[in-house]
Amino acid sequence: MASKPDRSAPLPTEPPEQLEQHEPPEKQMLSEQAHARLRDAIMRGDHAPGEALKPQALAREQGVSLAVVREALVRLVGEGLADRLPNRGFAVPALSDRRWQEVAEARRTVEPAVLRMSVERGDLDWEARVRSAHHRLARTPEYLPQEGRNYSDAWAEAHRVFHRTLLEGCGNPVLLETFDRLWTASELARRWSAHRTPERDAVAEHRALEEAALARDADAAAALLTRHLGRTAAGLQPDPPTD
Amino acid sequence: MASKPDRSAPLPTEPPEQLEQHEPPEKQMLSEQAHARLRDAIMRGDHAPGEALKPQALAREQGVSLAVVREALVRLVGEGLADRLPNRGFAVPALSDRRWQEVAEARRTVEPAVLRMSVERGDLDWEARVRSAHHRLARTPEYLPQEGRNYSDAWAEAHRVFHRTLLEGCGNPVLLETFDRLWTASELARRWSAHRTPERDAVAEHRALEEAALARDADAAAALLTRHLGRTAAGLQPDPPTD
DNA sequence: ACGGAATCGATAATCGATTATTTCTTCGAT
DNA sequence: ATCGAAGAAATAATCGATTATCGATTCCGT
Repeated sequence: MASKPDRSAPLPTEPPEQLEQHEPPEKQMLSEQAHARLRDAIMRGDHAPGEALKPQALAREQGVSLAVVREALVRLVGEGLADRLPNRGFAVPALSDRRWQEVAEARRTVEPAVLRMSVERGDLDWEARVRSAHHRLARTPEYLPQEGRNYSDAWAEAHRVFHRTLLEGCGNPVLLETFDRLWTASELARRWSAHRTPERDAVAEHRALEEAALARDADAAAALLTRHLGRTAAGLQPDPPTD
Repeated sequence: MASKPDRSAPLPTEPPEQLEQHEPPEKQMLSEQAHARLRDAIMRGDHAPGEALKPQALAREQGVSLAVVREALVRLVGEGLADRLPNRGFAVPALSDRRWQEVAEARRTVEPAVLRMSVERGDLDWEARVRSAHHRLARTPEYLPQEGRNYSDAWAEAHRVFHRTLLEGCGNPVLLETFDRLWTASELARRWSAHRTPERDAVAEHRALEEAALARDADAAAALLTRHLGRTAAGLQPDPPTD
């Protein structure tokens, strides 16, 4: 066969990145790339909830074989980013408002406790990273001027990094993994939920969180985070006792 | 093919078994069965930590193709029951004592908070299930007479069900999923850790947990669970500053 | 016409084989 | 004899094709 496995890259919209001389980080497996791309597409909302994720179509789009896409989909299912219906394939999870509430509650249950640990244990390097992450978050525009309808990808990422960095002082990878999982579920649910943002001052809340954390006030930080998460979820609750 | 799906005698090769409603257990996909079998094998300790899980060997053993075993392995990786080394295959996770501590700490961080919610919210059905689970746990022999070296499978399962049932009153599937994940990691780590059980009265601790939960004493239950989990982890701590 | 069985097309699941990478072995130069 | 490079064997990753299953459509008996 051709010694160059160069398949015509179907990505003409990729010029913003500098071309590297050689690609040591490109040693990734195809299934890894496919997984990352599918993950981003789902998180970005490219596919509607409940929409079928057909291996054949995806394989053709990405220029890879069925096995590769299938492995990516299996992984996505494990991460909660896809549903699997036995003998009926994969689909974008159709998340109910109920589910969104459950994820939000789980975050309120877990994250304040982890933040408390983090504030008590974090070292100087952690402090520096908290400052860095907050600075980046504060300086990133929340909404993209042209898009407007949703958060910008850059802000969403800065937001995630800030919240994660706050917790990273705990030094426990298992807890951070739990956070990652909950955050992913939360972001996916939020993207499709009919939530009206209740005119909140997220900027001030984040700044207060940063200050409490760096002041080593674990109780205050945990309380602030609890309220922060509560307000996020409150934007959805129309009729609590409807069940 | 030739089989007529009429109601008279669809399956002449079926021995005179008792009439089952239908056979949904056999409708499983091969990858599902392979996943379950591999999972059990790893949790049972059939493979040593760090041992390579070779798709070819496993496929031959189970009489299925590579794709099936591969899918099972990918899923296991997502559940933390296998490690993946890029281009070097899969392996049983080699868990350090450090990791075991991290999992134990994560449980101490998460589970008491969930138990508190559960005690506050659990309904009558939950109460009944707690009693049932505790009864089963209390009446199941912890060690198998002939085996002796480890917990019996029946006790391990009853133990898991008891702890899970305690938390199920919270009514939040996301939190229960988190528990499941932590429990699995905990059990796997415990199986291979050089832990000496520090002569504890687990039976009494479980009974106290049951009583506090059914008495709706959330604070007491959470405190008991924290100590319960702390004692489990304490059996390992020989040298904290060994790093 | 209506209800249900048989058929057809689409797609999920599985398989056998090919390609690429790593690891082990061996050979050669210092 | 040792270190290192070339080659061989093993196995991971990927592919193309086959089989099984689901859903919709068509066809037939009442």
